[in-house]
Amino acid sequence: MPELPEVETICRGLALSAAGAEITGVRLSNLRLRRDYPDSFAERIVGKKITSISRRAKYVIVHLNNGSPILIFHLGMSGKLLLRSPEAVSSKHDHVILTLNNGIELALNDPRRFGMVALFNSEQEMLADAAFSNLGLEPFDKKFTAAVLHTELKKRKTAVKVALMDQAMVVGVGNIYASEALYRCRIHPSRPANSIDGSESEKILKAVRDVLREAIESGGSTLRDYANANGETGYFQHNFAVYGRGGKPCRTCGADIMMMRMGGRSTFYCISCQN
DNA sequence: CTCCTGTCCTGCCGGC
DNA sequence: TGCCGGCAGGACAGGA
Repeated sequence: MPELPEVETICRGLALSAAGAEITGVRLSNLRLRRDYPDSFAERIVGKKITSISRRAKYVIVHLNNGSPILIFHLGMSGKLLLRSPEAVSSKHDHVILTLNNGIELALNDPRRFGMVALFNSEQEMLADAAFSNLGLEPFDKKFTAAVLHTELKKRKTAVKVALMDQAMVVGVGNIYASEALYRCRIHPSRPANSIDGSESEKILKAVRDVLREAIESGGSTLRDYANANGETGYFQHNFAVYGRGGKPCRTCGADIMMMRMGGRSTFYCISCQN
């Protein structure tokens, strides 16, 4: 799925082209996503104006005009939010289509249907929902310091890579950027989280922020099917140091990049640089 | 509590 | 050519 850089890129696209528009129609597929569609979905949002777009973790948050519900999208593994002309042929996996009064449609397309759409009556209701109530800090939040990270890591016996992907600790880091960040600080992905010391925590913090920032600057990473709101692919996959490079030489030292499985997810690291 | 595994789904790729 | 197994960017439930 889209990790933080991809979701951020989508949000920026939506902010440019959808903010200010009014929702004039809603269409839903007959296939449910990870959650059921919100009750009275169309009635609650048709006629409302999109005031702004924000992001929390990997959720896209669509703010509607004052007093209206808050609209949330999550893209799961394969979801896309696409802005397009209403004349465009809707595809098989479009599940939510919003018609806007500025001549644009916004479609949530998601073949695997691990994504979701939700509607909350208030900020409080949203934050109380299970999807939001357990989320950790944003990686770029000033409150997310090396000391905080170190404290969190010390609580966990699990592998540091698994800890980085735990959205209760820090949000937005998924399977790709966890491997990439650990490569940058030369830490082996299976190191127990509670063995990471203070100075390593500083390195991890910097590496996580650097890799996410660079990926955002590149418009995210496209492996198979990620696209931004305008249907364009990202470029950061060309800068992967380890992800998807099993058996290839490390760009730093020339040693083999190894692939292992951790918690059912592919994990990549340099056999020499990271130990 | 934490941690680990399996599951939700479709599509695609490689091997036979 | 076709079939089948395995794998894919996430999140959650349920059991140990």
